[in-house]
Amino acid sequence: MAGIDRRIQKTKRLLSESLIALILEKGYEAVTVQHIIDRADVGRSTFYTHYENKEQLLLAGPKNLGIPLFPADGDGAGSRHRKTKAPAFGFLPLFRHAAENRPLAKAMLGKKSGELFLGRMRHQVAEGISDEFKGRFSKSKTGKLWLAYFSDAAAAAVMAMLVAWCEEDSPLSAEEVAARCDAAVAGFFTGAKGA
Amino acid sequence: MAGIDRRIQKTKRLLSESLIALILEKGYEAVTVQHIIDRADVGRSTFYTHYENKEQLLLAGPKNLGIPLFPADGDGAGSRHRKTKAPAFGFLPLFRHAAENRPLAKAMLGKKSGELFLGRMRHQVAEGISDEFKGRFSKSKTGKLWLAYFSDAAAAAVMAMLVAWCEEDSPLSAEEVAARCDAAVAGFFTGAKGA
DNA sequence: TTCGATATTGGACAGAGTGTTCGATTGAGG
DNA sequence: CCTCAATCGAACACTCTGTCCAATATCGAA
Repeated sequence: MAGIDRRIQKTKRLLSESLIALILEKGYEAVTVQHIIDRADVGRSTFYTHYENKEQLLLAGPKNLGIPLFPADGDGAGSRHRKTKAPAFGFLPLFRHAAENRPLAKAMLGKKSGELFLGRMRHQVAEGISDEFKGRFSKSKTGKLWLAYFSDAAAAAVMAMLVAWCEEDSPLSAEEVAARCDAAVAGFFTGAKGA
Repeated sequence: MAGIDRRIQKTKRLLSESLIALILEKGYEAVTVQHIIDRADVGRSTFYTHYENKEQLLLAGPKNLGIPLFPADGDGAGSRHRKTKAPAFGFLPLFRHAAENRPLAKAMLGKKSGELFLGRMRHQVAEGISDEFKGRFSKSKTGKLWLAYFSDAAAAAVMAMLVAWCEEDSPLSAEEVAARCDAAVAGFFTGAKGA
């Protein structure tokens, strides 16, 4: 049952592996469907029975490889669903998770990656941040607007941090970077106080 | 003298205008050289005598239209060359400048824009921020690394703010947003203190 | 105004990629 | 072992790219 046809699994895995390899080589934008199927040695029609384009394949990538987008919701929560409002903030799981999946993370988040995945992820991070800080903003129209602006901006900052850190094997540990990141985001909202 | 051949000026202006119109219509990624020359009613070969591709045209855009990337360096400086280290920070000229050139700003910075221009601009903003805060970081290897991380992240936050604000006609004034932006970036670095 | 320089035209070109179709083949799973 | 779905692979029309060239127009300077 739980078993989808092994042929499908194999095809999808091959395609995703090829894609991340190609991203690392030539950058996401430069990769074509042609390149992907050539490297995966998969028929053109086969590709199109599973995906409409390379964007969809990219987004399906982590799932195909059995790697979740965010760390498991149980072990500390990736920047969301935290009940404590301690100054410590909780990006550590995110950085740890990236560190544990270097190759994938580098392809999806590194300088050779595309905006599509980055944008999606950023949006999710922004949601988490918004949840965390919504208490500091009024429920008025402009209050919500400010919250959206700041969540977006803070998420962009975190993603920039993550991208820079993923890129080369940074001498800084996940713990260090995540801690600074937490503090900086807290400061970001503190500076914005009074909305 | 100062006059470059008027034919060239006209062609370049037509091309840039067509490009920004098309970006607004279908988004930067979806625009092709074909679309641009069709709308500008310019020969294919003419396009390629001036630009290698649409990316180059995009980057040349502001110059072709006689609109500087940043506000004039004299009247307050767009987030760079500030001597004071007051908490007030100076993104106001940037936001004002964007407001004064809405159509162009919307095309280049809005949600339909591409990463190319955004990335360039962000890099310049990051440089300005780096100059402003380099005093707070040690001159060691890791000090410089942290400075780079934080400048990049802060610039990303500012750009996100700018993009969100440019997108729709925000009910918030340039003054308000810029002030919050200044404060938030200051807080961002304060939170990161001790590097 | 005239004239040489040069920008533009328009068409054609090969090359690459896209997305779709279809019959033939393969192999997974009951 | 047999059925059915997945894959192949080859072809298709289409769009876009980047380059070339001879013919035409327009500019700027004398």
